[in-house]
Amino acid sequence: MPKNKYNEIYLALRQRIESGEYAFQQMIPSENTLIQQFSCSRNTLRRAVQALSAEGYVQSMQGRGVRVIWQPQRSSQFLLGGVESCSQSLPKKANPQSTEMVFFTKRVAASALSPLTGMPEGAELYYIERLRRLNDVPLILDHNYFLKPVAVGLTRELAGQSIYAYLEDQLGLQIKTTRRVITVEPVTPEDTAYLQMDGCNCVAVVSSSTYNSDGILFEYTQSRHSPRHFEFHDVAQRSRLPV
Amino acid sequence: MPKNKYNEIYLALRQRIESGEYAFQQMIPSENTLIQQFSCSRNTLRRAVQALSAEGYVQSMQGRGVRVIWQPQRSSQFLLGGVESCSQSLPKKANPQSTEMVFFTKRVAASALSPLTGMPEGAELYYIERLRRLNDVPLILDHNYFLKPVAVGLTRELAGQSIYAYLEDQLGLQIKTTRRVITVEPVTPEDTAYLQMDGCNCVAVVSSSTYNSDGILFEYTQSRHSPRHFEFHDVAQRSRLPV
DNA sequence: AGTCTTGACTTGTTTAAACAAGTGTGGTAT
DNA sequence: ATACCACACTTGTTTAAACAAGTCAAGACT
Repeated sequence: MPKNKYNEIYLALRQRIESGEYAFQQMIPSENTLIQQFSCSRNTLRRAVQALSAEGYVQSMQGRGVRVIWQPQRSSQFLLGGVESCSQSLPKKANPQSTEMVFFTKRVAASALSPLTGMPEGAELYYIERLRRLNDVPLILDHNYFLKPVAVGLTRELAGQSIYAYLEDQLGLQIKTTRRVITVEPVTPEDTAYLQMDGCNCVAVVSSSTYNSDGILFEYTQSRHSPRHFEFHDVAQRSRLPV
Repeated sequence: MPKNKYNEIYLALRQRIESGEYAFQQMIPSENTLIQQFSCSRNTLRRAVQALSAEGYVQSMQGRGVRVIWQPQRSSQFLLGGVESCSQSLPKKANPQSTEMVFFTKRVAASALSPLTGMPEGAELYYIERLRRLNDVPLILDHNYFLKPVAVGLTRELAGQSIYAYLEDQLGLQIKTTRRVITVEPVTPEDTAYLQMDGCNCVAVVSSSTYNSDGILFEYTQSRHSPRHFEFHDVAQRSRLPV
């Protein structure tokens, strides 16, 4: 059923790491061994291993092998109820969560809005505000701007569910690249009204611009997070030498 | 001088995008065209393009081509003096900045410290606290833990300069993977004493774990950022299908 | 006019092979 | 014993080729 061989191998190896079969600091089998196991070419295997490496599961060492550097449940100290509001991957469905619609309207990308969202001036937009709860705790206030011609037929009712489910499953829209900027900003009266602030006067803000498979910027979202429950994960590789 | 062909091609293409030769939303030349230009194989070219794609410069579309989705100076609104304290790449040297040593000592990773840093219990560490200024504004309070056996010979004086310059240039240490978690935390009295808080009672915290080329976790750093000057960039690709 | 097919073009996946370069071991010569 | 070297093994880079799959336009057909 799965399409790509390298993706299958990637998932199989990742599973072995997460299950502990390949333990932290241990070496995984050599390329030649794995090539025989998976009956694939060296290139295909290396592609799978590179994906693991890019996500911080392993680290390869020329002449020596590939070492596992992933370990289960780090940073349990900060996790409150397993939030993981935004991981380094694109948004995925989570836990006992609910969404409340706050606002739904149509706008035009004005001159003031255009540089913020990066959308062309005068473009027609859907503007949506939603409050996201986890375990009944109001944690995230989302401000979404969707390009109307791309997100055609989006209604208040549909937006009350998962917007992405509609865009991907119904419209067949493919999401490819998301660019995000994380900042910390002072609370607004609206933040205070909706979010559980725990005495903080700042929110964590994730501003993300998303491109579809046509290379068109079709969404700009500002997610304002309750600070005490915000956590963002990231892995960086030094793959290339600096300029 | 540069080692890798794919890295050279990557840099050349990136330069063309940043200079505007390949403009936003434009298609870059096809693989065949670029293969002739760079006298390389298709694989090598594709590797360079994939690096560009992973960093949000381009987006490829099967059957159609590769489109530029990078545009100059986004989010100038938030940038105050071009901070870019942490980009998605590993730390690079920046602007008119200075570092002040606050604290330098040796510690042992106690039972309380070990789970925080992820270092083995009982390991000998250097503990360093430093204040980083940009344009004389105190913006970042760094708490560094270095594994002593790896960062041998680190002194208070060396740490006053760039620690990474010492580790990489003097010790020949190679940094490969950094895992980061971003959170927002209430200020401590120490934060207030050192950082310009602009009336906020929270700081942005970047907790990073760094592995050297042996796959050893040799550094744990908690950087506490003045909230109004914090900005973190990230690009995510939907390369593989979800499980 | 409108629809369909063909073919040239694009990027995506997989295999194969060769060489380069780093690591470690074991044997040999000193 | 020590130093050195050769060899087997590892990952890293580059080329080549074939096929799959998506796109688009020109031309043929209705």
